[in-house]
Amino acid sequence: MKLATFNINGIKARAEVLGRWLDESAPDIAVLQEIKSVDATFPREIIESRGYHLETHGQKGFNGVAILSKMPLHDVMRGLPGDDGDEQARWIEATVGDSGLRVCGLYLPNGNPAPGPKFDYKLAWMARMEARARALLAAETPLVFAGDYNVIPQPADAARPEAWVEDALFRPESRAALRRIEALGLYDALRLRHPEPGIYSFWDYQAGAWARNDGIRIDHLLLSPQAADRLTDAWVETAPRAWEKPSDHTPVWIALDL
DNA sequence: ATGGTAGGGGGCCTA
Repeated sequence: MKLATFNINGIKARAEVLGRWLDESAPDIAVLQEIKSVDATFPREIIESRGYHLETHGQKGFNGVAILSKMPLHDVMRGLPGDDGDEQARWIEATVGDSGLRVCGLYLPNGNPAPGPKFDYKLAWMARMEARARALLAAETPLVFAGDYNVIPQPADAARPEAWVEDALFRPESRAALRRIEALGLYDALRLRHPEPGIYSFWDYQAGAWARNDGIRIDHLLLSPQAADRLTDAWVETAPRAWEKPSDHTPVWIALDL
């Protein structure tokens, strides 16, 4: 079973890319971020016409996440617990078919500029995610936390780490918060399979970042022990970043023996 | 140091 995370940067602008990607790469499950659409106007036919079940959690203009799956999705939860006043659509969970696999799709706040209120929101959001992960892990079941984390874990995850030292994606507070989440007992799937540096999932549209391979790795799949035991492969699919009218992110994948 | 690009939505804001 293949599962991918893909920040598509706008579902409407990316209809062609998304359709091509579903046809060619055929994920069994995918989580999408930055759909930038309310649920009522989400172009569901792109996904449903290809035989997928679909659950969305959108908002107007910004953010927004979705889960699609060839198997039915149930027990869907929208929104990250811990702050009833938070109106940003950045979290969705569902259980897949009768596999028992719980998939959490997340779009972690960017947090720039740092310091500032947006950075405070990022760190508070990460504390809420830690609490949610702790609660889910207590059941000792297969869990996947997949999405755009907006955190560069290590210097090896950036082509030019020195350019990011003041950035919310690489500041010590952000990296420490990610380490706290992992320290609950989660595994970075890509790093279980690929310890080597130079693997990226995002290249800025600006300044020819893709052409110069000036990338960062910020799209991650964290696995519970019960999911990590089933991991057979993990990889980044770079090809869609070179397609016409691409997202600035590219898909990151895992294969699970489920 | 700045501005470089992109999406959504019809104003700048977010990234």
